[in-house]
Amino acid sequence: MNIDKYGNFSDWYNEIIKVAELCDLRYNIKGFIVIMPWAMKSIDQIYKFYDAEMERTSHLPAFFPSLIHEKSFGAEKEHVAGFVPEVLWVTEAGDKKLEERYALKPTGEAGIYPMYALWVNGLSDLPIKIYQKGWVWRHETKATKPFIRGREFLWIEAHDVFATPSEASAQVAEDAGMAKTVIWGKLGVPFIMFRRPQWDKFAGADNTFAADTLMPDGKVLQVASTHLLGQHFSKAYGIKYTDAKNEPQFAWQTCYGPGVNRIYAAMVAVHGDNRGMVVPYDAAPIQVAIIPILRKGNEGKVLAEAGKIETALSGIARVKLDTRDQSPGFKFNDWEQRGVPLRIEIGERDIANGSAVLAVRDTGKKENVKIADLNSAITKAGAELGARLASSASERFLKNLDTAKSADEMARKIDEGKMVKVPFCTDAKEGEACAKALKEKHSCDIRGTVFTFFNSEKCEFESSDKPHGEKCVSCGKPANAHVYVARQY
RNA sequence: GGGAGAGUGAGCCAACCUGGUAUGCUGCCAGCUUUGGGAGCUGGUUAUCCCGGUUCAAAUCCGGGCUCUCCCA
Repeated sequence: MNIDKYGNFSDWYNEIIKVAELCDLRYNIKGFIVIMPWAMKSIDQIYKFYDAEMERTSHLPAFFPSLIHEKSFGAEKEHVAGFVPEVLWVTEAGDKKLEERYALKPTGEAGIYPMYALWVNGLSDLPIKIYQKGWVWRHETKATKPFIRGREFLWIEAHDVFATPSEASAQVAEDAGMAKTVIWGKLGVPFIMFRRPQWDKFAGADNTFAADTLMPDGKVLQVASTHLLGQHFSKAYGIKYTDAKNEPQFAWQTCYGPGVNRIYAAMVAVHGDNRGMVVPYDAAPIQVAIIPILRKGNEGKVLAEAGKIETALSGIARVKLDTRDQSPGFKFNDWEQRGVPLRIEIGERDIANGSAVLAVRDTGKKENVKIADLNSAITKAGAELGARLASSASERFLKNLDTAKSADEMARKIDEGKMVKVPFCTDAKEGEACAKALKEKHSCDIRGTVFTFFNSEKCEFESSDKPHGEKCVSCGKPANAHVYVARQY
């Protein structure tokens, strides 16, 4: 392929899905995609990274059913109002209508919290930190886009229950930390986690914090979110514990949802180039492709040597010896489109020198490496590639952050594909009118105040970056918040 | 959800306007041949999105549906 990612992201994205075989769109149900092995392998890898983080933060895995009782679904009023328009219902079994209908879960709360109500009795039952890997259904009314917005998508959801609000707040920071380790640390995808404005919260939450990354077309993509649920759900579902004074208390809750499909989409979009995907070394299904250069009569010798290299490397990397009956040029191109980070070429010439050719996907450079040195060269090249991808992604991301003092200046910079920080009257409910006005005029969205950066330890529930004597870019009244504004997916 | 465009073998496309035998390339299979950047030759292989209407006759015209893409929300 040869499409300019920055000039025409949609074409680039559609094409890469085809040439790298990420998903098949021919399933013919809107918003439902078939995820193909090359994508699924990396998605599995993302799950593994998150499993490790969940383990590190004392979360335990569980499985909750896909169907939710209608009664249970309606318990928390704001929650149900927020999700009901997108819920798919199961109403029949075979040719019989069911006595009651069940929701295909659009998110887990309403299925999980009735169980939590049974599980939580006293302080000794807390905290609960449980997560589930799986998928949910949301009958989106917005246009669907592969991996970016589907009516069924893969994710992880962690649902935590605490005795105190401060523990819940600490959990939000811990959730942000997991995002930093996986999305930035392992995949090299930079993001800002915002505290969303009050009118743009998760249905039923006190506050929502969400990680936005920047796609090549300048639109932001939310890849993970975590919510301070306060006591709304514990009251609705009766999640109570008996405190030290023998008084019943409602618990404090959080929920965390990294969107695995979207994280994958961001990884593909952020690192790919005009020739195809570039998969970060840690996430690559195949990290090293070995291409034997065969000539009539030497097949046995070359394949034997290539096999030895495969065996030697298999302890330190995911390796694939490509024995397909295709020309070397075809294989080079094929693996490059799929974004395999490293490639070894080995032919008779190399064997005579006791070396092999090591090619690096992102730089395109080839070098001769002694066969005895391959293991260390691979490890080093893989790490360097990961670091290069991360640092160039970070540089691009930061370069696309800007500030503006007026709506016009803001709109101009958003048109350049930037996220723009502006003074804004307030991110409380009353600010919604200003947000709507900006959206109508410039089709942009308020992302919120900065909670934390991908590369920073600091988390701020109340941003210290306050305007001093600045005016809201929308209404002109004194500004109380600095918010980032961008176009969103 | 609104607007626009599109749907023909596995993929891309021609024929559609002006109704009548569906074109080519790629892929795939077999054989030969070749392999250091998308090889070549020969043979084989599969198609008009769905439902209805008009007509002697529909890929083509009309109506409805479904799906995909783009723009907007």
